[in-house]
Amino acid sequence: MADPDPPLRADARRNRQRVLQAAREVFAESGFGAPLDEIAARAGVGAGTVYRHFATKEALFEAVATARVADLVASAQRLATRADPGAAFFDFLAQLGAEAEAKRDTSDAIAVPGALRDTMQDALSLLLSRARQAGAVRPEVTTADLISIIKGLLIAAHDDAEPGRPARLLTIVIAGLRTDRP
Amino acid sequence: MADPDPPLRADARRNRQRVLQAAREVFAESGFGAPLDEIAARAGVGAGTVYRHFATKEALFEAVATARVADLVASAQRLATRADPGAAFFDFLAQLGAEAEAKRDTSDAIAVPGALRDTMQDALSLLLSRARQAGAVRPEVTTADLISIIKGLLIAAHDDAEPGRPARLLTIVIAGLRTDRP
DNA sequence: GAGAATACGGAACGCACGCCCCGGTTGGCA
DNA sequence: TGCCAACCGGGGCGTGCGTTCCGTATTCTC
Repeated sequence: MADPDPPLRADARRNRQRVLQAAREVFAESGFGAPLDEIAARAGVGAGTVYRHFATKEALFEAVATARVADLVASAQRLATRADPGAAFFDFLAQLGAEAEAKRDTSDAIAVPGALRDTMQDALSLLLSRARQAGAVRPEVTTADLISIIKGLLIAAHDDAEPGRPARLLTIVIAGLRTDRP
Repeated sequence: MADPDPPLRADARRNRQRVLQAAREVFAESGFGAPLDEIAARAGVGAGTVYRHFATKEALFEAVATARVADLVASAQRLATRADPGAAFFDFLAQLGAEAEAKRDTSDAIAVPGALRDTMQDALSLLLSRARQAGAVRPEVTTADLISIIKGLLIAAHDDAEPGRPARLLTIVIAGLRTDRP
């Protein structure tokens, strides 16, 4: 069999990095809907070059999102070992909120289909079920509910640019998820 | 000056109603993003005919949304006279949730710019401030926050088709808006 | 019932975007 | 240094959509 992984030429390697960097920036600013030409332009490259390195726009986004989601998952798994499951769960939500405040594509990133999304769901599921067992979260909330809420929250947080809003919305959602204390 | 408002021909009047009805249905099913051709097809009419009656797709949506938003506003104003401001506020949210569960374009409808949106904001503002003064809602929530939350909620509720989710999400949001009871 | 005003329909246009192609260029190796 | 494969750029294609145009059909008026 032939060499399965011939090394890239120097300019190709360089352009690949430029495209990835530009994609990170543009997606973060404008979300997944940003035109691919803009990414190519910011990278100082033609659209064809982008497609040489990434088969599709979605594949490019995946490459960008993967690293970030992996970080989030790692953080979630670390938090899941904490002594206080309720605090761990809500801390993770806060972290997600902070990430979303800076980057417009977070809501798309956690929704990218694939193994990473499943891992993310598993991690969320674990945090949620531990918090639920500890009595910190109202019992009827499912993981799917949680993901919907998170997406809604991330979208709402970007509605307009008023500072402080993401934090307030997060407070409200956290309070809403908490067990009722009659 | 000439007659400023010549009466429509019979077929024109008929088609106008058909277009409006088709638009109501299609927008409710598929949201504002639905192609205009589909509305024309369902009305049994050419696309040109739609444009004879409504200058733009947005104008058509406005015509459809106006009636519904006006109903919501009227309901909000009626609720605002209730004895229990907290219940009035949360009842209105529930009504909005019910509307959104049936129609996919609710989140777009309440965002249509114009006098009606301002009226809607005023009505919401009144409900919210009365509920806040009664101590039923956490004090730091602004009207703009509320609108963002509603939009996020309406979008999230349609994320997938699982029944019961809209109601659960609404419960969570309502609980989150409620004053803390330490 | 005939003529004129009005309305109809759907083909055509413009635009934005994802994606592909190919003539020209560049980098690595002998 | 010279050659060739790898790579580049950006113009071009296909698609989906909002919008417009114009030849034809329908309605109103007398």
